[in-house]
Amino acid sequence: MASDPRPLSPRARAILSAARQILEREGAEGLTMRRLGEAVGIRAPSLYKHFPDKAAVEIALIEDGFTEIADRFEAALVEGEDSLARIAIAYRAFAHEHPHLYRLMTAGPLPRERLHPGIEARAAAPIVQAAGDPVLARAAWAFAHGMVILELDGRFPADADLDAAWTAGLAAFGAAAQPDRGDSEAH
Amino acid sequence: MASDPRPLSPRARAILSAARQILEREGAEGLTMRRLGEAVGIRAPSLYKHFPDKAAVEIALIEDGFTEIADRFEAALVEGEDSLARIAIAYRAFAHEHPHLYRLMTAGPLPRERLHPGIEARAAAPIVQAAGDPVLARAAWAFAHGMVILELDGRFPADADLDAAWTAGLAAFGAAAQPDRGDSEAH
DNA sequence: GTCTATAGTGGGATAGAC
DNA sequence: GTCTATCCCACTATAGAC
Repeated sequence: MASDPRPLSPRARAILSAARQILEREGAEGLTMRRLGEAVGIRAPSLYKHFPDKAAVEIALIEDGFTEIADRFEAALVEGEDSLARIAIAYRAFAHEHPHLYRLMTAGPLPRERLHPGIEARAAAPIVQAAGDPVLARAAWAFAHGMVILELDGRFPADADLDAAWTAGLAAFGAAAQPDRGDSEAH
Repeated sequence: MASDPRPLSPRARAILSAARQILEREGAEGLTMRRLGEAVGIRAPSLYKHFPDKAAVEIALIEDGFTEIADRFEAALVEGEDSLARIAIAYRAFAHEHPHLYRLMTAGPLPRERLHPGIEARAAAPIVQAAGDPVLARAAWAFAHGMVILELDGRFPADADLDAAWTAGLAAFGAAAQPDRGDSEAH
């Protein structure tokens, strides 16, 4: 069920691993080709033997992120268990555990033409299934993303009860959700 | 009711006006001190006679944006007229009319220590009043921001019916909202 | 309040030797 | 696959003359 690891040389994997560490620790601005080379023990120009450009490194990180979050969503999808709320909890947890990766995954346009096909769709599918309707799924996603990004950016008042805001939003969407039973064909 | 214009020299106002044009046309990355000087007809270093640093220019733009959106929110707040939906429509319209300004206003942490006091609160107040509850207001804001930013970034599928997603979300929140009648003291 | 000159920093990426 | 050397770019900001 988990997607197959992309065919990368061991060296490329090591570079990605170092890139992930830099990203998680310092954020996207900290991830430069010079810093990355230093972390992996080679000079920056040598990185270009393994990745065509910096965007390729970032895209690989994004793809790993989508795969990881899709795994969590699929685990949260339990028959008759208010899956939408369970997915929202998983969503929030992922974002808080990997804030800089989450930002990289969601900030600005997705370079879809360079992503492997299906990776994005796999992460989206459980949300649609839990909501029972693509339209409601989009609204719920917007709510979750808005909450997460405003939380991460410190936009809410310092004394705001964010658990309560999540609960209020999930109650509103949960009342509208009619989860797909899985016994009908997707269209 | 509209807040008083900050006391700025005419030159500073002209610089801000040029900065706003550059921002709206090219986005935040396009707004550099060189470009700004060029647009206003002076060299970049001369700008520092009018603003202490680049952040001061951006902050002034952000404050103008908050004032403008607060004006719209206050106009949307009509007794017994589903104000929450009216505010959401105003919110979405502002963001679509000024996408780069909206991004500047909402991307990353707010430099609150450099904002004039009350500017942010004035924009937030109508949302709280329309929702009737700060907790629900925060959830509704997160939904609106999430919708807007995902829309602006082209994150939804190309064929997604976003009007429908807005309607679905607003219906969910509208059902929960109990607008403040204004006849009780704020606490 | 404007200018010129420039410091200081950092970035992505390429060429060509080994 | 790694290196050195380097290009070229762009930015914010300051110093000091006028």
